[in-house]
Amino acid sequence: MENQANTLFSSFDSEEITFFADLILPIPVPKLFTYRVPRGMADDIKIGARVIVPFGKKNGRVLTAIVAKLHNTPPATYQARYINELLDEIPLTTSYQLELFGWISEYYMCCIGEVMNVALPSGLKISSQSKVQFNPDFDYPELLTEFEEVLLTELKKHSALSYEELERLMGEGSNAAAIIKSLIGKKAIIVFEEVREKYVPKMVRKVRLNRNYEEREQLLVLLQRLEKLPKQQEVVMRYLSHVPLQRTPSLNQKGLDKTILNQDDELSQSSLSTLIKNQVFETFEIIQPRFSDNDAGLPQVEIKLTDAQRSASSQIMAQFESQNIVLLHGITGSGKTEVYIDLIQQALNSGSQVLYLLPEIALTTQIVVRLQRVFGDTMGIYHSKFSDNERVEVWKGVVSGQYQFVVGVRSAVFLPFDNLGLIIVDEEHETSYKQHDPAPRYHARDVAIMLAHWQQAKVLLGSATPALETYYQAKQGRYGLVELFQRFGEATLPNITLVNVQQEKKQKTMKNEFSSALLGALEANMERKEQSILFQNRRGYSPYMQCEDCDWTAECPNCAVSLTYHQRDAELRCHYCGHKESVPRLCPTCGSTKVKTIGFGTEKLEDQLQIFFPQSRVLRMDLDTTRAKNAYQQIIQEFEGGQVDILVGTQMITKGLDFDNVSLVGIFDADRLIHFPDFRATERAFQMITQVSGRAGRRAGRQGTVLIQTSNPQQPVLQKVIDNNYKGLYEEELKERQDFNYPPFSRLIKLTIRHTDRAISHQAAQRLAAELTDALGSSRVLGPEEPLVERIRNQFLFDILIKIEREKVNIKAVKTFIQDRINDILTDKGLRQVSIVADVDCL
DNA sequence: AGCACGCCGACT
DNA sequence: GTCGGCGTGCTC
Repeated sequence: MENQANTLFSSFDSEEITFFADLILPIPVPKLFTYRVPRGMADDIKIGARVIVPFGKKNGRVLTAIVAKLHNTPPATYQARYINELLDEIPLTTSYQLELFGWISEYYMCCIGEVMNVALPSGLKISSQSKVQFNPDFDYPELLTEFEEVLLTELKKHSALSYEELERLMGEGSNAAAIIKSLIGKKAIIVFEEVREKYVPKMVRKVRLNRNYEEREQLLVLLQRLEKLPKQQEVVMRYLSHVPLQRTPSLNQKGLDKTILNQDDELSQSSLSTLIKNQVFETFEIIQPRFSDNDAGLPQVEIKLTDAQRSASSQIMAQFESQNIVLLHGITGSGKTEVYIDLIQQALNSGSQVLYLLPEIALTTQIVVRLQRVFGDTMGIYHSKFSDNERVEVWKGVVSGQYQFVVGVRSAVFLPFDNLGLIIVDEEHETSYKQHDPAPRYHARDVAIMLAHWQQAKVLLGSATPALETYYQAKQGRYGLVELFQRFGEATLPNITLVNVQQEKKQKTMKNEFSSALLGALEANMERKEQSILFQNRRGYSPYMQCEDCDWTAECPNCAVSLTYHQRDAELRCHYCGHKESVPRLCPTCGSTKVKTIGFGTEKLEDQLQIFFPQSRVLRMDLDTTRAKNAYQQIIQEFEGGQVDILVGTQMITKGLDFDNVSLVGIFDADRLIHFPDFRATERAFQMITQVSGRAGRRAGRQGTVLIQTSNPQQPVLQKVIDNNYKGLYEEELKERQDFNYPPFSRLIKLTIRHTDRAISHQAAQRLAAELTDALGSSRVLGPEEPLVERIRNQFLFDILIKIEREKVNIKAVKTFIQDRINDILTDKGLRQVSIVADVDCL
């Protein structure tokens, strides 16, 4: 009997299939969540579409999720909830992206929801707002306070109100939130979540002539009728001057921006309204793409390659026959961009999509304008300085096919491409391709390589100073290698000279931070009306403030670092947590007046330049001067304009900037770059110094000059910079890396353990390190070790570094093992409040 | 992540 | 005696 019933029911079920969807939710929980698909949604729901789901105990909390899987297996241990709403008929994410999300979460040891969170522009995640409504079933079983009555009366006047609206209606300080709370308790009101898309298309109001007047005779009649109304006639004439519908009548349907017609005076505005009222004109609204205007006026330019560039381009194409990844090693100023453009055009002509990745700072108008001249509005731009609405438009433009080509930063690897033919990673060695703080801690170059792999696209990595790892792959034959060792046009590489600061100090020829050699060169350069760039990789005025009489140094109360003195704002600042305090006039411990600044940053250099060269114009470019939205652009444009003599900056001036008139580069404190306590310090120093030097003498004319101030000119890396000897540096570094089993011979995973109590942090780190050493061996596990800055925001840090060789090890299994050990610790009673972060392929 | 539930200090 | 602190556990 029972059996029969079951069969009956299951056959019944199979006809009315119940659908379930496994969803990616934007939360840091390492799994998918299963929801029921409402019957009416079953036909339309697709993998990759966004849905809205209720989540958590509190009824009303909703999240935007992505459909990862559709099936009909009910979950065994719980009752699945229903999906609320389907947002996309056409999925906004491709199957490639879902595969990519999965790969990233596995490889970089994070949750898939965290990947979704950084991948989707927040405009594609819906926002929900709590709204309050009068409960129609409420029949006053309880007494209400006076305030509650007032609020209820307000609510009855409206269908629903938000907390903010109620607050406003009730008056300032009315404590509406508390009243709402008590009314909820009395069941007098209902709270619900109103969900809406954040993305709002930009609408433009347009006008066009009524259809009747599109014909010539009718139009003449109209104009005649308006003879006596000159103002109205003028408006019509103005419209006709913008829309020549005599020649092309179809133009009328596109209409004209309303603002163009009533630009100047109020009279024409009222005339226009009259004309609209009399149905001569009609108004309508259209969606205006946010990018459409930007490039309208740019003339299309054809790119001509030099022989060297043409040869590089065809070598790359030839290598793509047998390699999926090619490294273009081209010296600074060799004109790699033209080679890229040539390859991009070829890829686009073959009908596939192209992605061009650049580090944030290099993605200025300089490069964008150049590309727009060639590709016009088929090119999308994906930049973190763009608004969310703009990013959603690029996203949708990629889905719709409007943008076959996108130039963008790190996060552009998450765009919904489905037919990539070519990915270019420019300035491939740039560390800003690695995301540091929120998970996923991904490297855009490596993600790009995976993305290309799935879509059978080719990858071109470009750099004047390739990452050691990349060059190694090329040397091993796993990547192709093409070299471009000739500067563009007549230009030659700059002449690099070392300036011995120790010696000048002895001879007393230093003026503050400036050697006489550098001052002389700056002066001569200004006389020639040529521009100079000065590089010091430290912002602020000085990194220390110290008392000469006692040992007191200004320190951050929350972090284990000294405070940096910022003269412009007359304050001491912590560069780790943002703590600020005023500058003490007297030493806080001994009361001495001899409180001095020690060391120098960009601000101090800027200051001293004004003293040495009062006539000169100096600009500073660092984090502090580029906070504002368009600050980069402004500084770069101003410097390009030529009214500025000297640009002082931190590493952000090293990245791909291209100025015609710069012939001198000065580098301060090269020693600090070289002696940074990190196994990559030499490589970094070489890259940084070579890159800044490359800003000099980029156009034919005079050879550029680079002066490097150092206390020890004997350091081998400096000689290699002078000789532009990348290969020498590579050989030497590689030996070191092999001896100590660092990348490219191993993969690194850094675990950072954090807690407000140093003892607990240390205990957790030690236990974790011990367990890992046990399983992996002591040669693979380093630490725990206190990092250089051992306390940040009052959290005590410990690092464990894991080195796993590249060959013959199941790295996936190792990661799983590490994650399991981390989870063990996080479930331990005494240690569970520690935070442990894994950084795979840490830099 | 957010949110609720739950057990211990300073307050009407 | 309560309001609220944040430790703990869960979310389909």
